[in-house]
Order: sequence, then structure tokens, then C-alpha cells
Amino acid sequence: MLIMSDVYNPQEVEAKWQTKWQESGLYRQTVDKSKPKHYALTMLPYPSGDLHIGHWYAMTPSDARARFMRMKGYNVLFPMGFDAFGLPAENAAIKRNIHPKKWTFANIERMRGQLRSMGAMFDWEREAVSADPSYYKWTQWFFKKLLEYDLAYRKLSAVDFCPNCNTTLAREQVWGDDRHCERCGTPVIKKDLEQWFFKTTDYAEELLDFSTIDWPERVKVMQTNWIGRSTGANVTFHTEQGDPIEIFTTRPDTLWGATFMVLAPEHPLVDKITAVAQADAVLTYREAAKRLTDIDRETADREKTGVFTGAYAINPVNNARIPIWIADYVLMTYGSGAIMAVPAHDERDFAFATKFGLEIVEVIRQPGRSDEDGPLTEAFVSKTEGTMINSGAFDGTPASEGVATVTAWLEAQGMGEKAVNYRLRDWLISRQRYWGAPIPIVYCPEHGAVPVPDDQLPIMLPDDVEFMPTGESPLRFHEGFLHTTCPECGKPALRETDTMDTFMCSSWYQYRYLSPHDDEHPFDPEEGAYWLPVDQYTGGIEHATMHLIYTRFFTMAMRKMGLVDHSEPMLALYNQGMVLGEDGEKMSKSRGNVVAPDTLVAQYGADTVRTYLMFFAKWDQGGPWNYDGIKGPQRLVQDVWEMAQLAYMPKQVTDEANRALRRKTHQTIRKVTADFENFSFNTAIAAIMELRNAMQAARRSSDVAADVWAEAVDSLLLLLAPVAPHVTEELWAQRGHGYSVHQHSWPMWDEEVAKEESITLVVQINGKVRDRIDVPAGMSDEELKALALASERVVEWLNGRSPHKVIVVKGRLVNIVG
RNA sequence: GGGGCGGUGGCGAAAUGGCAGACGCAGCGGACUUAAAAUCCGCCGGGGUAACCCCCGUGUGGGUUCGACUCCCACCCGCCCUACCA
Repeated sequence: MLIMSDVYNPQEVEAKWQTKWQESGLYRQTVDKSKPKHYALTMLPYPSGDLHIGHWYAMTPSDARARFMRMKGYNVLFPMGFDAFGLPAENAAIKRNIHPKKWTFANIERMRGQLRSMGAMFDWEREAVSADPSYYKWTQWFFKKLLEYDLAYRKLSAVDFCPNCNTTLAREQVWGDDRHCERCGTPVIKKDLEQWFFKTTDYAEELLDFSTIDWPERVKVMQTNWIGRSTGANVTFHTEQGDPIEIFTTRPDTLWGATFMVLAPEHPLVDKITAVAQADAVLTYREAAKRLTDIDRETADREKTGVFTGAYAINPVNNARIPIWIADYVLMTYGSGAIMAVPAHDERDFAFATKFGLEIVEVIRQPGRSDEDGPLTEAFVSKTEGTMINSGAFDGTPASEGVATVTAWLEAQGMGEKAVNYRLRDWLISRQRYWGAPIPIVYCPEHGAVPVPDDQLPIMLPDDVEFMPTGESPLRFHEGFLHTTCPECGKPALRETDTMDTFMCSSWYQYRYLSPHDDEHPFDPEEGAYWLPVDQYTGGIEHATMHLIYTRFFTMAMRKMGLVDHSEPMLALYNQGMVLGEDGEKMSKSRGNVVAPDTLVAQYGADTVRTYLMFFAKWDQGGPWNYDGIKGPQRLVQDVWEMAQLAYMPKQVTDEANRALRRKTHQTIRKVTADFENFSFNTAIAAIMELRNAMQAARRSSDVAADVWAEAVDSLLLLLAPVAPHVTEELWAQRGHGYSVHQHSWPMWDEEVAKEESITLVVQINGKVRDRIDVPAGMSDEELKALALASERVVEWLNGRSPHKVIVVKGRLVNIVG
């Protein structure tokens, strides 16, 4: 064993223990049914090239929590891997002529080293890399399973397309308010393509149920909004010629106020119903709408546009003849792509009717409004206030009952039925990209889309490809890849050249960690039976409506496939905040405010960097980095180093000093334990600093016994072990304790020892502090009240009067109200 | 427009409805040093007072309460998400 110098040299200590940990397999994590399990998972990184401080901020507190759970007696699984497919690798290939595979795996190698420098307890034998064929074989297998269980389908669909790069883009590659291409800044447009989809909407209702998981309110709200459930009714209108037009409405009670209809420009009925006189105008409008970028179309405050088709529909409830318009504020992708327009009670319809001079008929009378008030100046949209008018037999029905009453009536009349709509769309997973898992489908002229048999998986990405400056996938031009035979008939057929969205890879990685080398299953069922589901997931909020919905969908689908028996992949979730630059802004190279962890580790050591990251703010909040602020944790680690090595010699030991230090020690254990449970790492470290301060005072006066000092030092090391794993390991060994401090059990506190002997009784008069009295702990309310009333200040203030009221807060405070 | 989160010393931040500012950084004064760094001791929200102490103070204005950073209502500011979803 190396002899450590007296001077704390973090590089020396950290290198020594990282090697020792690896050699001894300290962090191997295997099934052990004698212990309760705890699956701790932190979101896996994309191998962009360098581990940045954000990775450290996401991973080191997670690691500390996992270490804490381990010391608490759990058998902890804490794996790590790489989400290794994706666009940046391909961009690097195009820009710098490096193969995406080479670029990606070189980055992974580099980042593995950087990850090791954190000293986290990752079990590297469980590492999973999504771009590795042994991984994407199973991604492809899952695609087939989804198809088999009727959760995948192919359809023609409009996708985001960058006209400059001549390629489609993933949703996440469309940036900013103006929805521009990530690479060239060109606004995206829509393009119709045959695409593969997963039926996330099959689980829309179940995805809204968070009752079995402990997730942050914020995420639940975001997912709920994203799924966007609305209830109402489907109602069938007919054109004058008798063509049915189905619409969805959340306000069937306003049917009598429907004075026109609007179809989405792409609606299939438009061609059929458009009158000859309007044909040119309709065609022009439809062409213009097609060319519009999403941003143009989706900007809410944009003035309404539309054209009349020349056709009329009959309102089924009152047989009114109403015009049919097309307008791009009606989306083909929601509901049926057609609406009944009720301008009196819908803001959008009101704006449209006002602009085009369409009739506005009030059918819900706002309380306090009368005919004398003239025409409506804005839509009245309340669902709860008002009374139905101009609605035939329903006149007088309160608006609050209107929806239910009218829906029941519509059903009885056969005009419509109760309906639920979701904003959630099916998940489009096709990507016209090379660097992703190929979709395992072959197109046969005779048999159509045929899944590739299991024994031919994985469909390997060919290495010998040439990248187009346009970004077009080289798979489309790779003869060897493209040409194959139909699994059904053996005749020549073509491979699907699209690859899968990388979110597909990351939707099931928590399962792959269980047996990353398993060639028989996506994951070993025995490992799964023990470890699943994930107990604690941690990661950034930015995945709230993407990854975190996809992975929930995936687990629900896996339940349908009979692969798992749980419905939720992650039982608890915690979102960390973000480390900002010193200027309080998001870190970016162009701002020059990037904090590089490698430099920090070289200067301060990983233990200090970890401690600072966990100390400077509550974890879910984050905040600006501060190079001066790290000095606090640096001093803490240094002080621990010195105190743990000190040959402590007691001088004038007193019982009182012994009790005081033991009390502080046990109080600190209690506090740090609670704080770790609650992810309140900053206050845990503050408490450890308080203990340090108390120990330094005791050391100066040397008035505590040697065993009391030793208990304080050992407790300090154990409490700090999850935060600063290297230095505590070294000191633990130096103090002659066994290997490893990380296998030692978490310290216990003794309530009796931790109990305060005296309290400061706060005496208030009318809520203002007027006196403080030191009293022994455990006095009764009556005794405290008597003491407070006897206080000189109170006697003086009362001046012989008796107080109106005296409030005693047990063991804390007396408030005298006069 | 809708939703969410937040606003506390010079700075990062703490506070089950009960002493606001724990802990840390910076700063100031002192010790050590030829000197500096490091380290150690002390002070450290604002105002008043010789002092004991007093007054003010958690974005703003109200409210509930014996008592409000904390709960309720309205508003201002910042950040994030979402956005014509019928």
C-alpha cells in the first residue's frame, strides 16, 4: 500500500482508491436476495465528447444517494451507459469527415475515463451502449414486438422537413420559437412521408394516472397537459347534399349557436364539396397553407384566414343552413379535422366570424346581460355561468348542466355521442438518418412490409458509407444494405432505410442494464424479477414530455407483451436543477462561461468538486457556479483530512464538554440522515460543517475524552463518505478500520444522547421578542408560562395588570398577549 | 393567452405557522510572518443610541392568526414549459 504524505494530495488519494475499488470489485452489483434491493438510476449521457459540469451535477448527488442507500443496508444497483445514436455524430461525419461510429466510440472511451474520475459507484460490467449491435439488436426486436402486439403501424404523414438541408428532422432538432433547423437555421416545413408510428395514444388514459408513482408535481402537470384530455361529444352534421361531417366539440350545449362550419384545408371532403365558383380561391388557399411553416400556422395571435367553399351544411339540431369554410386554424391532426363554429361562445370562432361577417347567435346568456346590451363584443366562454337561450326546448337550462343534458339528448336522437379526445399524438419514430438503429422491415413487391426474422437480427448498420453534404441518409444509396430478399417468398426486396428515433433506444435502457451481454433476451428475467422496477430515477426536467412519456409507454407495452408485470418503469423521480455559468446565464462556449470539470478535478480533486456541487444550492434548484464558493468545501475536506489524522490528546476533560460533543455528533447523524432521505444535500453538508466547527472548538480546548473525539471523527467520515468517497476511504483506512468505508453501515444516532439539555425560551409580548431565558429542557407548559410571567421584562411591561391571553409553544416560546 | 417554478444580507443560500438570515463565500479588524499566501481569533441586514436597548426589514398591497418568509386574495418582476387542440 502506498504511504500517503501528511499533506492532502487529492490526485494521489483519488487515483489510489479508484484503482483499488476497481481491482477489488467493490462496486459489482449482483442479485442478493438476502437484502432489500434498491435500483437507483440516473439518466444516461449522450457521448458528445466531453463530460461537462452538468453531467457532474446530475450524477454525483445521485451517486451519493445510491451510496447512502447502500450504507443503509440496501443492495443497490447503480448502472451507467451511453445513449450513443443521434444526429451530432452524423453532423461531425459530414463536417469533419469522421465516421459516426469512430467519433461516437472515441467519445465514449474519453467519457468513461472522465466518469471514472468522479469516483461514482457505477458497476461498469453492466454498462450498456445503445449504438452497439448487441444493444440495438434488441431495440429492433422491440420494434417487431410492438408490431406483433398491434402497437406499431405505418402511415403517410406530414413531418418536419428542412428545405435547406434537404432532410427531415427529429422533433428535438427543431429549435426555438420560430421552429428552425438546428443546423442551418432555416424554418422547417411539412412534408408528406410514409412513416412508422407507435400507438402511444392507446395508453393515453393510463398515462394520465400517476397514482402509483411518486413523481414531481411539475412533471405530472406537464405530462397531463401534453396528453391533453378533453371530454365532449362527437356530432354528425351533413352537407346539403347529404355527405356526413363528423365534428368533435367540448360544448355540445352551444350547438344551436353553430352558424358555420370550418374544415381543415387538408380535409378530404373539401374536394368534393367545393362549389365551382369557389374552386380557385379554395385551391389557392390550400396551396398557401401547405407551404406555410408551422410557426406561421401555429402562432396564436395571428389574424385568422380562410375561404368559403361555397357549400352549406345543415345544423342537425335546428336545421339551419350554415356555410362551410376552410381555415388553417382547424388542424387535420386533432379530432376529425372539422369543427362546428360557435362564434358567440368561442374566441377563435368569434374572431373568424367578425373578420368575415358571419352570423353570431348567442345561445348562452351571460348573467346580468340583457337584449338591450346590443350585440356581443367578445365571445362568452364560461362553462359554468349563464343560461341556455335560442336553443329550442333547452331554453332556460343552466349552462352548468347543458353539456350533460344535451349530450344525453343527442345520443337519444342518434345525432352524436359522448366522446373523449387527446392532444397526445402517436409517436413518430422514423428518421431519415444513418446513425440510428435500422428499422427491421423489408419491402416486398408481393408481400408488402415484412418484418425481418429474429435470427437475422441485428440488421447491422454498414460501415462503408458515404455521407452526403445534404445530410441525406447514405443507407438509401448503399446497394449492399438496400437489396435483400423477402423473408416470406425469397424474392428480391428492399430494406427500410429509415432508422429509429433515439428515444426508442433510451425507452428501455433501464432493462438492458440488468444483463447487457445477454444474447437470448432483452434482459435476464431473473435479474428483472429481483431488481425491477427502478426505485429512484433522477434527471433533468427537459425530458418531462418526451423520454419520460416514451419510457412509461414502453413499460406498459412490455406488460402487454408479458415481459414485465409492473406498469410503471420508475417508482420515484427527482429532477435536479441546472448549473449556470458564473454570470448566471446558461453555460455556452460562445458566452465563454463554461466550467470544465476536468480542470476543477485537477485543481481541487473530485471530492471537493462533488462536495461543492452538493452544497451550493438545493439540488432541484441549481444556480450559478462560483469559483470562490468552492473554497468552503475545499476547507471542509482539508479540515477533515487534518482532524482524522490528528493524534488527539485530551487535556482537561469535562463531562459537560463530552456530552456537548456527543450531542452534536448524534444530532448531526440524525440531521444528515433525514436530509439524505429528502435529497436536501446542501443542508446535510451544512450540518457536517457545523460538526466540523464543533470538533475544531473541542480540539482547541482539548476538553473531550479520546473516545468521544474518536466517535466524532468516525461519524464525520461515515457521514461524508457518500459525498467525498475517496478522502473518507483513505482516512478510514489510516484510522485502522476495515475496507471499505463504503461497505460500513450508516451510523445510528441515539435519541437520548442527541437530546438537548437546555433550551432558550423565547418570551414574546404581543408577538415581539422581549426576553430569552435559558431553561432546562422538558419543563411543562405551566412551568414555562410561570417563568415567562416572572421575567423582569414582562413584569415591567404588565405593571400589575394581568394578560388577556398567554400562548405556550411547547419547549420553545411563550407569547403574552395584552 | 394558458400552465408551472421562483423573488430572503454584498453573494450562494437556511428556516414542521413560533428567536429571519443556519452553513458557506466575499468583506472588515486583529494574531502569526521581513512580507504575502495559508492558517487562527473576532465582527459582519439597515437605521437610531454613550450604553442597556429601540425601530425597520423576507418583491408590492390587502387578509387570516396571539404570532406569517411560511397560509389566503390581488398585483409586479424573473425564469421554464406550452401554445388556434375545437
